[in-house]
Amino acid sequence: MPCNKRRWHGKFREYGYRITVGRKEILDVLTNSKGHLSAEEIYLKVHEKHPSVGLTTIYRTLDVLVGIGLLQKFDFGDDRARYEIIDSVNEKGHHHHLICTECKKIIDYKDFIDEESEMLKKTEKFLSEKYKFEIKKHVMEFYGLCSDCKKRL
Amino acid sequence: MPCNKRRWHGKFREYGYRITVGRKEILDVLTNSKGHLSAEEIYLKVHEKHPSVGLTTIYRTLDVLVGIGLLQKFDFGDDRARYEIIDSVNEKGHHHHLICTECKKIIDYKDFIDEESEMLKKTEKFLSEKYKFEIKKHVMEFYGLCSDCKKRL
DNA sequence: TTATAAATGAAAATGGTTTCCATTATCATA
DNA sequence: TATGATAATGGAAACCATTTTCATTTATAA
Repeated sequence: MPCNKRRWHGKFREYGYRITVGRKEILDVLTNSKGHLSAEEIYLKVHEKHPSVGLTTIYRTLDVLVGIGLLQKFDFGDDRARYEIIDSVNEKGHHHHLICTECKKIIDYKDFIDEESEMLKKTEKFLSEKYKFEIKKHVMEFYGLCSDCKKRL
Repeated sequence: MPCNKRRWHGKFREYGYRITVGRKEILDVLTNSKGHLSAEEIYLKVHEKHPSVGLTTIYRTLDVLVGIGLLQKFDFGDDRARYEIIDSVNEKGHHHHLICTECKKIIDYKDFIDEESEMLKKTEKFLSEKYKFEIKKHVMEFYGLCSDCKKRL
């Protein structure tokens, strides 16, 4: 995805960050592996190609990426942060999550998103007016048992 | 609230837990202080009356309370768990949160809850059917800047 | 090519939470 | 009410994801 690459290249420059081998590889890993990776998982993947990149750099780069809006940080209650590339500038990539509390599996869904988005938009408008709150993001997650774990238990 | 007290007393027995001085005091603190307390905040309050109760017991008791459904555990992104009593058996006490990312203030709201609930119910039904997922709970939170922090920055 | 400031890795520190273990307290039963 | 099985406890140590420190390396503008 040379297009994506150009995007973050630009963003990096825009914010005065330098482009380094480690950062390039981290972005590569993030764009090429779908899912919700933890810092350590990212570290291990990066490590395969570039064993010199340390875990500290992973954490620092992830912070930078979150800061410039290329990455989203999640907490699914398993005691470690999880990260997900923000696909595109538009809203197409936006989705919510179903999280299995047993096996920690995470399902992305956008099926119902239109009606949800509308509801969320209304709610956000209402809340920001009532509480003079500037809403920057929302978190909407469903926790429960996935089909496998339901059977298994 | 002798009524609440009877409720958790019963729950405790039901699950085979013993009633101890520490646990009583922790429940007291939780019911008497509104808010979203962290384990340490609870510890400090408990400590005022019962200095013998240790932080370990706080953590253990909070786990128990969450386990038997008297308490809800939250993560608002400030690196410590926060706890909130589940008011009543009915849905009256259910609410969502607005969280200020600057000063960490948390606002409970239920204003828009009817339409939201309806939407959530529909979404949950849809998702549980499509993904064969048994949804146990949802998290819906809005992050942003409260009125004070908006001014201040 | 060079100067300079940013970025890095390794190791140590941090801090919320959990575990360990010897001691104490609860409560069903006698 | 006394007793004993066993649950609960406190304090210290362990845990572990993340952050900080600091001396060294690297990117990049000039």
